[in-house]
Amino acid sequence: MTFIGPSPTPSARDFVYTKLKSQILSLELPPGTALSEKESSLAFSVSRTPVRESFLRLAQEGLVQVLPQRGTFVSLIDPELVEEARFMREQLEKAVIRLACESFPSDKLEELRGNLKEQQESMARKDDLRLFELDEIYHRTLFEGCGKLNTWAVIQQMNVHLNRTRLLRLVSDHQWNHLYEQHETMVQAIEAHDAGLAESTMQEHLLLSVKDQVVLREKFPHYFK
Amino acid sequence: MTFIGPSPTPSARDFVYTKLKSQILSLELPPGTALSEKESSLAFSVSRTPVRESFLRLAQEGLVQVLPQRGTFVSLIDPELVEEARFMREQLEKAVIRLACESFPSDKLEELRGNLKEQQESMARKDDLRLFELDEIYHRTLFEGCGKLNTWAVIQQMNVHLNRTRLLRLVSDHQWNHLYEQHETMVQAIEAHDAGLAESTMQEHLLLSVKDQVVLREKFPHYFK
DNA sequence: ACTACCACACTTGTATGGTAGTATGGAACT
DNA sequence: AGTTCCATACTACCATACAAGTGTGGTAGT
Repeated sequence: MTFIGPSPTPSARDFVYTKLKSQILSLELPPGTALSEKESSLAFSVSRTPVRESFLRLAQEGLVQVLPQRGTFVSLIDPELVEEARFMREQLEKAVIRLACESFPSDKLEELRGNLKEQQESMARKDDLRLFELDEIYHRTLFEGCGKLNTWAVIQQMNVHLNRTRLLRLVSDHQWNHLYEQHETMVQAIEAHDAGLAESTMQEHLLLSVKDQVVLREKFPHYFK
Repeated sequence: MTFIGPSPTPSARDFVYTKLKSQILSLELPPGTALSEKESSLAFSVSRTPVRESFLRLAQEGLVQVLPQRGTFVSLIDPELVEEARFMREQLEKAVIRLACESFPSDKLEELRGNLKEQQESMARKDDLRLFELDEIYHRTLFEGCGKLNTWAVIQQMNVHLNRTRLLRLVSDHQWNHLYEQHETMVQAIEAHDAGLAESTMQEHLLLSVKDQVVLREKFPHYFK
Protein backbone atom coordinates (compact mmCIF):
# COMPACT_ATOMS: atom_id res chain seq x y z
CA MET A 1 0.00 0.00 0.00
CA THR A 2 2.90 2.29 -0.72
CA PHE A 3 2.80 5.36 -2.85
CA ILE A 4 6.03 6.78 -3.99
CA GLY A 5 5.98 10.22 -5.38
CA PRO A 6 8.87 9.89 -7.78
CA SER A 7 11.17 12.82 -7.17
CA PRO A 8 11.68 15.10 -10.12
CA THR A 9 15.39 15.02 -9.41
CA PRO A 10 16.41 11.48 -8.49
CA SER A 11 17.78 11.63 -4.98
CA ALA A 12 20.85 9.78 -3.85
CA ARG A 13 18.63 7.68 -1.66
CA ASP A 14 16.45 6.54 -4.53
CA PHE A 15 19.49 5.79 -6.60
CA VAL A 16 21.04 3.58 -3.97
CA TYR A 17 17.74 1.92 -3.15
CA THR A 18 16.97 1.08 -6.76
CA LYS A 19 20.44 -0.25 -7.39
CA LEU A 20 20.54 -2.42 -4.29
CA LYS A 21 17.07 -3.76 -4.91
CA SER A 22 17.87 -4.80 -8.43
CA GLN A 23 21.09 -6.45 -7.28
CA ILE A 24 19.20 -8.40 -4.64
CA LEU A 25 16.40 -9.47 -6.95
CA SER A 26 18.84 -10.59 -9.62
CA LEU A 27 20.71 -12.63 -7.01
CA GLU A 28 23.81 -10.63 -7.80
CA LEU A 29 23.74 -10.09 -4.07
CA PRO A 30 22.79 -13.60 -2.96
CA PRO A 31 20.75 -14.29 0.16
CA GLY A 32 22.90 -14.23 3.24
CA THR A 33 25.34 -11.66 1.89
CA ALA A 34 26.57 -9.25 4.53
CA LEU A 35 26.10 -5.61 3.69
CA SER A 36 27.49 -2.62 5.51
CA GLU A 37 26.46 0.98 5.49
CA LYS A 38 30.04 2.13 5.24
CA GLU A 39 31.04 -0.26 2.50
CA SER A 40 28.01 0.56 0.37
CA SER A 41 28.49 4.26 0.92
CA LEU A 42 32.00 3.96 -0.47
CA ALA A 43 30.83 1.84 -3.38
CA PHE A 44 28.17 4.35 -4.36
CA SER A 45 30.21 7.42 -3.44
CA VAL A 46 27.59 8.83 -1.15
CA SER A 47 27.45 9.26 2.58
CA ARG A 48 26.09 6.72 5.00
CA THR A 49 22.76 8.53 5.33
CA PRO A 50 21.13 7.65 2.00
CA VAL A 51 22.57 4.15 2.20
CA ARG A 52 21.16 3.69 5.65
CA GLU A 53 17.75 4.91 4.58
CA SER A 54 17.80 2.48 1.68
CA PHE A 55 18.64 -0.35 4.07
CA LEU A 56 15.70 0.57 6.23
CA ARG A 57 13.34 0.59 3.30
CA LEU A 58 14.61 -2.73 2.02
CA ALA A 59 14.23 -4.12 5.51
CA GLN A 60 10.62 -3.07 5.58
CA GLU A 61 10.04 -4.87 2.32
CA GLY A 62 11.68 -7.96 3.76
CA LEU A 63 14.62 -8.02 1.38
CA VAL A 64 17.27 -7.39 4.00
CA GLN A 65 17.48 -7.94 7.70
CA VAL A 66 19.02 -5.33 9.97
CA LEU A 67 20.49 -6.59 13.22
CA PRO A 68 21.39 -3.61 15.41
CA GLN A 69 25.07 -3.32 16.17
CA ARG A 70 25.74 -6.54 14.28
CA GLY A 71 25.13 -6.04 10.63
CA THR A 72 22.76 -6.03 7.71
CA PHE A 73 22.21 -9.13 5.62
CA VAL A 74 20.35 -9.98 2.45
CA SER A 75 17.37 -12.02 3.64
CA LEU A 76 17.23 -15.71 3.00
CA ILE A 77 14.34 -16.72 0.77
CA ASP A 78 11.47 -17.84 2.95
CA PRO A 79 9.48 -20.50 1.08
CA GLU A 80 6.44 -19.85 3.23
CA LEU A 81 6.54 -16.19 2.33
CA VAL A 82 6.95 -17.00 -1.34
CA GLU A 83 4.03 -19.39 -1.25
CA GLU A 84 1.84 -16.87 0.50
CA ALA A 85 2.79 -14.17 -1.97
CA ARG A 86 1.68 -16.51 -4.71
CA PHE A 87 -1.48 -17.30 -2.79
CA MET A 88 -2.37 -13.65 -2.32
CA ARG A 89 -1.70 -12.81 -5.91
CA GLU A 90 -3.87 -15.71 -7.02
CA GLN A 91 -6.81 -14.63 -4.90
CA LEU A 92 -6.62 -10.99 -5.92
CA GLU A 93 -6.13 -11.68 -9.61
CA LYS A 94 -9.01 -14.12 -9.64
CA ALA A 95 -11.26 -11.62 -7.92
CA VAL A 96 -10.31 -8.89 -10.36
CA ILE A 97 -10.83 -10.92 -13.46
CA ARG A 98 -14.23 -11.93 -12.11
CA LEU A 99 -15.02 -8.23 -11.87
CA ALA A 100 -13.73 -7.73 -15.37
CA CYS A 101 -16.20 -10.32 -16.63
CA GLU A 102 -19.05 -8.28 -15.21
CA SER A 103 -17.98 -5.06 -16.83
CA PHE A 104 -14.82 -3.77 -18.41
CA PRO A 105 -14.27 -0.45 -20.20
CA SER A 106 -13.91 -0.82 -23.92
CA ASP A 107 -10.81 1.32 -24.21
CA LYS A 108 -8.95 -0.91 -21.78
CA LEU A 109 -10.16 -3.94 -23.67
CA GLU A 110 -8.67 -2.34 -26.74
CA GLU A 111 -5.38 -1.95 -24.89
CA LEU A 112 -5.43 -5.62 -24.02
CA ARG A 113 -5.93 -6.58 -27.63
CA GLY A 114 -3.08 -4.32 -28.71
CA ASN A 115 -0.95 -5.89 -26.03
CA LEU A 116 -1.75 -9.36 -27.34
CA LYS A 117 -0.74 -8.32 -30.82
CA GLU A 118 2.56 -6.99 -29.59
CA GLN A 119 3.10 -10.19 -27.67
CA GLN A 120 2.85 -12.11 -30.90
CA GLU A 121 5.36 -9.85 -32.57
CA SER A 122 7.76 -10.13 -29.68
CA MET A 123 7.46 -13.90 -29.69
CA ALA A 124 8.40 -13.90 -33.34
CA ARG A 125 11.42 -11.74 -32.53
CA LYS A 126 12.28 -13.95 -29.52
CA ASP A 127 12.36 -10.74 -27.52
CA ASP A 128 12.03 -12.27 -24.06
CA LEU A 129 12.66 -9.07 -22.19
CA ARG A 130 9.85 -7.28 -23.98
CA LEU A 131 7.56 -10.26 -23.44
CA PHE A 132 8.26 -10.04 -19.77
CA GLU A 133 7.29 -6.38 -19.77
CA LEU A 134 4.19 -7.03 -21.85
CA ASP A 135 3.06 -9.70 -19.43
CA GLU A 136 3.31 -7.21 -16.63
CA ILE A 137 1.48 -4.52 -18.58
CA TYR A 138 -1.24 -7.02 -19.48
CA HIS A 139 -2.00 -7.76 -15.87
CA ARG A 140 -1.70 -4.13 -14.91
CA THR A 141 -4.25 -3.17 -17.55
CA LEU A 142 -6.63 -5.74 -16.11
CA PHE A 143 -6.47 -4.03 -12.72
CA GLU A 144 -6.65 -0.59 -14.28
CA GLY A 145 -9.83 -1.47 -16.11
CA CYS A 146 -11.41 -2.58 -12.85
CA GLY A 147 -10.33 0.56 -11.00
CA LYS A 148 -8.03 -1.42 -8.77
CA LEU A 149 -4.64 0.14 -9.37
CA ASN A 150 -3.80 0.28 -5.68
CA THR A 151 -4.37 -3.44 -5.50
CA TRP A 152 -1.97 -3.88 -8.37
CA ALA A 153 0.60 -1.84 -6.47
CA VAL A 154 0.30 -4.22 -3.53
CA ILE A 155 0.77 -7.20 -5.80
CA GLN A 156 3.82 -5.60 -7.30
CA GLN A 157 5.32 -5.28 -3.89
CA MET A 158 4.65 -8.91 -3.03
CA ASN A 159 6.11 -9.93 -6.32
CA VAL A 160 9.63 -9.10 -5.24
CA HIS A 161 9.60 -12.26 -3.19
CA LEU A 162 8.44 -14.27 -6.15
CA ASN A 163 10.90 -12.63 -8.49
CA ARG A 164 13.92 -13.69 -6.54
CA THR A 165 13.01 -17.29 -7.29
CA ARG A 166 12.28 -16.62 -10.93
CA LEU A 167 15.45 -16.93 -12.90
CA LEU A 168 14.96 -15.01 -16.09
CA ARG A 169 17.28 -17.34 -17.92
CA LEU A 170 15.16 -20.35 -17.16
CA VAL A 171 11.96 -18.64 -18.09
CA SER A 172 13.18 -17.67 -21.48
CA ASP A 173 13.12 -21.03 -23.19
CA HIS A 174 9.81 -22.41 -22.12
CA GLN A 175 6.17 -21.91 -22.84
CA TRP A 176 5.73 -18.32 -23.92
CA ASN A 177 3.28 -19.92 -26.29
CA HIS A 178 1.32 -21.39 -23.47
CA LEU A 179 1.24 -18.12 -21.57
CA TYR A 180 0.11 -16.27 -24.65
CA GLU A 181 -2.78 -18.64 -25.21
CA GLN A 182 -3.91 -18.09 -21.66
CA HIS A 183 -3.75 -14.34 -22.11
CA GLU A 184 -5.90 -14.64 -25.18
CA THR A 185 -8.36 -16.99 -23.51
CA MET A 186 -8.81 -14.55 -20.67
CA VAL A 187 -9.60 -11.65 -22.99
CA GLN A 188 -12.17 -13.77 -24.77
CA ALA A 189 -13.66 -14.81 -21.44
CA ILE A 190 -14.02 -11.17 -20.45
CA GLU A 191 -15.82 -10.39 -23.70
CA ALA A 192 -18.10 -13.39 -23.23
CA HIS A 193 -18.66 -12.53 -19.56
CA ASP A 194 -17.56 -16.06 -18.69
CA ALA A 195 -16.26 -15.61 -15.17
CA GLY A 196 -15.74 -19.32 -14.62
CA LEU A 197 -13.44 -19.73 -17.59
CA ALA A 198 -11.57 -16.53 -16.82
CA GLU A 199 -10.95 -17.50 -13.24
CA SER A 200 -9.75 -21.00 -13.90
CA THR A 201 -7.49 -19.85 -16.68
CA MET A 202 -5.99 -17.23 -14.41
CA GLN A 203 -5.36 -19.86 -11.78
CA GLU A 204 -3.44 -22.08 -14.18
CA HIS A 205 -1.67 -19.04 -15.51
CA LEU A 206 -0.27 -18.11 -12.16
CA LEU A 207 0.70 -21.64 -11.23
CA LEU A 208 3.35 -21.62 -13.93
CA SER A 209 5.40 -19.18 -11.94
CA VAL A 210 6.31 -21.58 -9.15
CA LYS A 211 8.35 -24.09 -11.07
CA ASP A 212 11.61 -22.18 -10.97
CA GLN A 213 11.68 -22.16 -7.22
CA VAL A 214 12.19 -25.91 -7.08
CA VAL A 215 15.14 -25.69 -9.44
CA LEU A 216 16.71 -22.86 -7.52
CA ARG A 217 16.22 -24.61 -4.24
CA GLU A 218 17.99 -27.73 -5.40
CA LYS A 219 20.84 -25.76 -6.81
CA PHE A 220 21.34 -23.33 -3.92
CA PRO A 221 19.80 -24.78 -0.78
CA HIS A 222 21.71 -22.33 1.39
CA TYR A 223 19.78 -19.44 -0.15
CA PHE A 224 16.67 -20.65 1.66
CA LYS A 225 15.45 -20.46 5.18
CA MET B 1 4.88 -8.03 3.35
CA THR B 2 6.97 -6.41 5.97
CA PHE B 3 8.74 -8.11 8.78
CA ILE B 4 9.96 -6.09 11.61
CA GLY B 5 12.25 -7.76 14.04
CA PRO B 6 11.21 -5.92 17.15
CA SER B 7 14.36 -4.59 18.71
CA PRO B 8 15.13 -5.95 22.16
CA THR B 9 15.90 -2.40 23.27
CA PRO B 10 13.25 -0.08 21.86
CA SER B 11 15.11 2.38 19.68
CA ALA B 12 14.32 6.05 19.51
CA ARG B 13 13.21 5.53 15.95
CA ASP B 14 10.64 2.89 16.87
CA PHE B 15 9.40 5.05 19.68
CA VAL B 16 8.84 8.04 17.44
CA TYR B 17 7.37 5.92 14.68
CA THR B 18 4.89 4.20 16.97
CA LYS B 19 3.84 7.44 18.58
CA LEU B 20 3.35 9.30 15.31
CA LYS B 21 1.48 6.41 13.76
CA SER B 22 -0.94 6.19 16.64
CA GLN B 23 -1.48 9.93 16.55
CA ILE B 24 -2.24 9.80 12.85
CA LEU B 25 -4.57 6.82 13.09
CA SER B 26 -6.48 8.39 15.95
CA LEU B 27 -6.86 11.59 13.93
CA GLU B 28 -5.09 13.44 16.71
CA LEU B 29 -2.90 14.54 13.83
CA PRO B 30 -5.60 15.17 11.22
CA PRO B 31 -5.03 14.67 7.51
CA GLY B 32 -3.27 17.65 5.99
CA THR B 33 -1.33 18.55 9.12
CA ALA B 34 2.15 19.84 8.40
CA LEU B 35 4.95 18.02 10.19
CA SER B 36 8.57 18.98 10.42
CA GLU B 37 11.66 17.04 11.35
CA LYS B 38 12.89 19.76 13.60
CA GLU B 39 9.62 20.36 15.37
CA SER B 40 9.00 16.67 16.02
CA SER B 41 12.56 16.15 17.17
CA LEU B 42 12.05 18.85 19.78
CA ALA B 43 8.69 17.43 20.80
CA PHE B 44 10.11 13.94 21.31
CA SER B 45 13.47 15.12 22.65
CA VAL B 46 15.48 13.17 20.12
CA SER B 47 17.59 14.26 17.22
CA ARG B 48 16.29 14.74 13.72
CA THR B 49 17.65 11.42 12.49
CA PRO B 50 15.17 9.03 14.12
CA VAL B 51 12.36 11.44 13.32
CA ARG B 52 13.38 11.59 9.71
CA GLU B 53 13.55 7.82 9.47
CA SER B 54 10.09 7.56 10.98
CA PHE B 55 8.77 10.00 8.40
CA LEU B 56 10.21 7.89 5.62
CA ARG B 57 8.63 4.74 6.98
CA LEU B 58 5.26 6.41 7.40
CA ALA B 59 5.59 7.73 3.87
CA GLN B 60 6.11 4.23 2.56
CA GLU B 61 2.96 3.12 4.32
CA GLY B 62 1.10 6.02 2.77
CA LEU B 63 0.32 7.78 6.04
CA VAL B 64 2.37 10.86 5.30
CA GLN B 65 3.61 12.52 2.17
CA VAL B 66 7.13 13.88 1.93
CA LEU B 67 7.67 16.71 -0.51
CA PRO B 68 11.39 17.38 -0.84
CA GLN B 69 12.42 20.85 0.27
CA ARG B 70 8.80 21.70 0.97
CA GLY B 71 7.54 19.74 3.89
CA THR B 72 5.97 16.60 5.24
CA PHE B 73 2.21 16.32 5.58
CA VAL B 74 -0.23 13.83 7.01
CA SER B 75 -1.84 12.23 3.97
CA LEU B 76 -5.41 12.97 3.10
CA ILE B 77 -7.67 9.94 3.24
CA ASP B 78 -8.01 8.50 -0.23
CA PRO B 79 -11.46 6.89 -0.56
CA GLU B 80 -10.26 4.76 -3.45
CA LEU B 81 -7.44 3.43 -1.36
CA VAL B 82 -9.78 2.73 1.53
CA GLU B 83 -12.20 0.89 -0.72
CA GLU B 84 -9.43 -1.19 -2.25
CA ALA B 85 -8.05 -2.04 1.17
CA ARG B 86 -11.51 -3.30 2.06
CA PHE B 87 -11.70 -5.18 -1.23
CA MET B 88 -8.36 -6.90 -0.70
CA ARG B 89 -9.19 -7.85 2.83
CA GLU B 90 -12.49 -9.30 1.71
CA GLN B 91 -10.91 -11.44 -0.97
CA LEU B 92 -8.15 -12.73 1.25
CA GLU B 93 -10.37 -13.44 4.22
CA LYS B 94 -12.90 -15.26 2.07
CA ALA B 95 -10.16 -17.38 0.53
CA VAL B 96 -8.73 -18.24 3.92
CA ILE B 97 -12.01 -19.23 5.49
CA ARG B 98 -12.67 -21.45 2.49
CA LEU B 99 -9.37 -23.16 3.25
CA ALA B 100 -10.38 -23.43 6.87
CA CYS B 101 -13.52 -25.28 5.84
CA GLU B 102 -11.40 -27.91 4.12
CA SER B 103 -9.17 -28.50 7.09
CA PHE B 104 -8.39 -26.70 10.28
CA PRO B 105 -6.21 -27.86 13.17
CA SER B 106 -8.20 -28.79 16.23
CA ASP B 107 -6.07 -26.79 18.66
CA LYS B 108 -6.74 -23.60 16.72
CA LEU B 109 -10.41 -24.44 16.62
CA GLU B 110 -10.22 -24.71 20.37
CA GLU B 111 -8.66 -21.26 20.50
CA LEU B 112 -11.51 -19.88 18.44
CA ARG B 113 -14.05 -21.36 20.82
CA GLY B 114 -12.21 -19.91 23.79
CA ASN B 115 -12.14 -16.58 22.01
CA LEU B 116 -15.90 -16.72 21.48
CA LYS B 117 -16.44 -17.41 25.14
CA GLU B 118 -14.33 -14.45 26.12
CA GLN B 119 -16.24 -12.31 23.67
CA GLN B 120 -19.45 -13.13 25.49
CA GLU B 121 -17.90 -12.20 28.81
CA SER B 122 -16.56 -8.95 27.45
CA MET B 123 -19.92 -8.07 25.97
CA ALA B 124 -21.50 -8.60 29.37
CA ARG B 125 -18.87 -6.30 30.86
CA LYS B 126 -19.35 -3.78 28.03
CA ASP B 127 -15.59 -3.93 27.58
CA ASP B 128 -15.40 -2.51 24.07
CA LEU B 129 -11.64 -2.23 23.98
CA ARG B 130 -11.21 -5.90 24.80
CA LEU B 131 -13.85 -6.81 22.24
CA PHE B 132 -11.89 -4.93 19.64
CA GLU B 133 -8.77 -6.89 20.53
CA LEU B 134 -10.65 -10.18 20.56
CA ASP B 135 -12.05 -9.51 17.12
CA GLU B 136 -8.54 -9.01 15.85
CA ILE B 137 -7.28 -12.14 17.58
CA TYR B 138 -10.19 -14.12 16.17
CA HIS B 139 -9.29 -13.26 12.61
CA ARG B 140 -5.61 -13.74 13.27
CA THR B 141 -6.27 -17.22 14.61
CA LEU B 142 -8.13 -18.04 11.43
CA PHE B 143 -5.08 -17.17 9.36
CA GLU B 144 -2.77 -18.94 11.77
CA GLY B 145 -4.74 -22.15 11.50
CA CYS B 146 -4.42 -22.03 7.73
CA GLY B 147 -0.70 -21.35 7.84
CA LYS B 148 -1.15 -17.91 6.37
CA LEU B 149 0.34 -15.62 8.95
CA ASN B 150 2.25 -13.57 6.39
CA THR B 151 -1.03 -12.88 4.65
CA TRP B 152 -2.44 -11.67 7.93
CA ALA B 153 0.51 -9.33 8.28
CA VAL B 154 -0.27 -7.81 4.89
CA ILE B 155 -3.88 -7.31 5.88
CA GLN B 156 -2.80 -5.64 9.07
CA GLN B 157 -0.79 -3.18 7.07
CA MET B 158 -3.67 -2.37 4.77
CA ASN B 159 -5.89 -1.96 7.76
CA VAL B 160 -4.26 1.30 8.75
CA HIS B 161 -6.11 2.97 5.94
CA LEU B 162 -9.39 1.49 7.10
CA ASN B 163 -8.70 2.34 10.71
CA ARG B 164 -8.39 6.03 10.11
CA THR B 165 -12.02 6.03 9.03
CA ARG B 166 -13.18 3.86 11.90
CA LEU B 167 -14.02 6.02 14.84
CA LEU B 168 -13.80 3.81 17.88
CA ARG B 169 -16.42 5.82 19.67
CA LEU B 170 -19.00 5.23 16.99
CA VAL B 171 -18.35 1.55 16.80
CA SER B 172 -18.82 1.06 20.48
CA ASP B 173 -22.57 1.37 20.73
CA HIS B 174 -23.77 -0.72 17.87
CA GLN B 175 -24.02 -4.32 16.92
CA TRP B 176 -21.41 -6.18 18.91
CA ASN B 177 -24.17 -8.72 19.13
CA HIS B 178 -24.41 -9.00 15.41
CA LEU B 179 -20.65 -9.35 15.01
CA TYR B 180 -20.56 -12.03 17.66
CA GLU B 181 -23.23 -14.08 15.94
CA GLN B 182 -21.27 -13.94 12.72
CA HIS B 183 -18.14 -15.09 14.52
CA GLU B 184 -20.05 -18.01 15.92
CA THR B 185 -21.65 -18.89 12.60
CA MET B 186 -18.24 -18.98 10.95
CA VAL B 187 -16.84 -21.37 13.54
CA GLN B 188 -19.81 -23.65 13.04
CA ALA B 189 -19.37 -23.47 9.29
CA ILE B 190 -15.75 -24.52 9.63
CA GLU B 191 -16.75 -27.50 11.72
CA ALA B 192 -19.45 -28.43 9.22
CA HIS B 193 -17.08 -27.88 6.27
CA ASP B 194 -19.66 -25.53 4.82
CA ALA B 195 -17.51 -23.22 2.71
CA GLY B 196 -20.47 -21.45 1.16
CA LEU B 197 -21.94 -20.39 4.47
CA ALA B 198 -18.55 -19.43 5.86
CA GLU B 199 -17.69 -17.28 2.87
CA SER B 200 -20.97 -15.40 2.69
CA THR B 201 -20.96 -14.77 6.41
CA MET B 202 -17.43 -13.41 6.20
CA GLN B 203 -18.48 -11.11 3.40
CA GLU B 204 -21.32 -9.63 5.44
CA HIS B 205 -19.05 -9.46 8.41
CA LEU B 206 -16.53 -7.28 6.65
CA LEU B 207 -19.11 -5.01 5.07
CA LEU B 208 -20.00 -3.64 8.46
CA SER B 209 -16.69 -1.85 8.66
CA VAL B 210 -17.44 0.72 5.95
CA LYS B 211 -20.26 2.59 7.56
CA ASP B 212 -18.16 4.95 9.63
CA GLN B 213 -16.43 6.36 6.61
CA VAL B 214 -19.59 8.01 5.39
CA VAL B 215 -20.14 9.72 8.71
CA LEU B 216 -16.57 10.93 8.87
CA ARG B 217 -16.68 12.20 5.32
CA GLU B 218 -19.75 14.30 5.94
CA LYS B 219 -18.31 15.71 9.09
CA PHE B 220 -14.80 16.46 7.83
CA PRO B 221 -14.82 16.65 4.05
CA HIS B 222 -11.46 18.39 4.02
CA TYR B 223 -9.84 15.27 5.45
CA PHE B 224 -10.46 13.52 2.14
CA LYS B 225 -8.82 13.61 -1.23
C1' DA C 1 46.97 -27.36 26.66
C1' DC C 2 43.16 -24.81 28.19
C1' DT C 3 40.44 -21.05 29.84
C1' DA C 4 39.23 -16.41 31.10
C1' DC C 5 39.69 -11.97 29.89
C1' DC C 6 40.38 -7.83 27.48
C1' DA C 7 41.66 -4.67 23.66
C1' DC C 8 40.29 -3.69 19.20
C1' DA C 9 38.05 -3.57 14.93
C1' DC C 10 34.02 -3.89 13.32
C1' DT C 11 28.68 -2.94 13.25
C1' DT C 12 24.41 0.17 13.50
C1' DG C 13 22.21 4.10 16.27
C1' DT C 14 22.06 9.01 17.16
C1' DA C 15 23.33 13.95 16.97
C1' DT C 16 24.47 17.93 14.39
C1' DG C 17 26.21 21.16 10.82
C1' DG C 18 26.04 22.61 6.14
C1' DT C 19 23.65 22.79 1.41
C1' DA C 20 20.19 23.62 -1.82
C1' DG C 21 15.57 24.27 -3.03
C1' DT C 22 10.89 26.49 -1.80
C1' DA C 23 7.30 29.60 0.11
C1' DT C 24 6.34 34.06 1.84
C1' DG C 25 6.08 38.80 3.07
C1' DG C 26 7.55 43.30 2.33
C1' DA C 27 9.77 46.83 -0.44
C1' DA C 28 10.43 49.02 -4.72
C1' DC C 29 8.69 50.02 -9.06
C1' DT C 30 5.05 50.64 -12.63
C1' DA D 1 -3.57 50.03 -6.32
C1' DG D 2 -1.31 46.37 -8.49
C1' DT D 3 2.84 43.85 -9.82
C1' DT D 4 7.57 42.33 -9.67
C1' DC D 5 11.46 41.16 -7.24
C1' DC D 6 14.30 39.89 -3.56
C1' DA D 7 15.69 38.94 1.34
C1' DT D 8 14.59 35.74 4.65
C1' DA D 9 13.00 31.96 7.08
C1' DC D 10 11.66 27.94 6.50
C1' DT D 11 11.97 22.77 4.42
C1' DA D 12 14.17 18.12 3.52
C1' DC D 13 18.63 16.14 1.86
C1' DC D 14 23.15 14.82 2.69
C1' DA D 15 27.76 14.52 5.08
C1' DT D 16 30.13 13.69 9.09
C1' DA D 17 31.29 13.03 13.99
C1' DC D 18 30.41 10.60 18.04
C1' DA D 19 28.17 6.94 20.98
C1' DA D 20 27.18 2.31 22.13
C1' DG D 21 26.80 -2.60 21.38
C1' DT D 22 28.96 -7.02 19.35
C1' DG D 23 32.26 -10.47 17.73
C1' DT D 24 36.98 -11.93 17.54
C1' DG D 25 41.63 -12.90 18.16
C1' DG D 26 45.44 -12.62 21.01
C1' DT D 27 47.36 -12.84 25.56
C1' DA D 28 48.04 -13.72 30.22
C1' DG D 29 47.16 -16.75 33.83
C1' DT D 30 46.26 -21.34 35.36
